[in-house]
Amino acid sequence: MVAPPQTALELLARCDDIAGNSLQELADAAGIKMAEDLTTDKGWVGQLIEWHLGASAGNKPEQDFKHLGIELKTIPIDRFGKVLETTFVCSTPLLNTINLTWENSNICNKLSKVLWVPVQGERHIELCQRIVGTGFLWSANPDQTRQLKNDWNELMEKIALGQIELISARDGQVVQLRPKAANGQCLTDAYGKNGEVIKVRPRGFYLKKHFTQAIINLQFKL
DNA sequence: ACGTGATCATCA
DNA sequence: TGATGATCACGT
Repeated sequence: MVAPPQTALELLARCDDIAGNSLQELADAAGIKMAEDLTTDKGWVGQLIEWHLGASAGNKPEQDFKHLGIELKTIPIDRFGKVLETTFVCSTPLLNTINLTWENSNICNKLSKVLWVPVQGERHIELCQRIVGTGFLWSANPDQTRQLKNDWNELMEKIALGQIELISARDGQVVQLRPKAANGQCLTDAYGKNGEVIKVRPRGFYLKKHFTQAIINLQFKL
């Protein structure tokens, strides 16, 4: 059990402490059993890092370190620093979205300040051997904010107009909408094309790879 | 079912 | 080979 960090500096110091360690070493230190692979435990790495940094576990739709205004994201990269996966941000609200703005949205709040923790993610490397990189704090610059906001506005307008079924992961320049559920049987309410309520797959907001890749490149001067 | 943590795996 | 759509585990 690691107590929540009191300051951002303390949080970054903990990042430096775990940087360079393998997932095996971090699992041992935490007394957490190594996952064999991620196929049936996809969030295992993220939860291991949460433990070491003192993030409050839970399913609350807020930042991991709310008192610091910081959201934690692990991001899988290969040995060249190439981003290997898109980044899930949060679930997508589908009803009562009319008074929602980018500024008061959950996704904006979560992305206001992110602690990115790179982790080796190449599938040919055994999970226990993968090394944790150096975490760093990031906030969107004005250009990135504009891109995020533009995509969000377009996606949310379609949702409000009952056009959710017309949205694909190809939409959006830097933010995309994709299914986010345990399986295809999960359904939730959304607006249909005539304003009626219909059942659809739950969706989540994801950051496209090229967006997070630019963040990684700038940080590590790639 | 929903929200947290995400990656898997099929197919273009 | 990479992206889209699908899926896994857990707590509530």
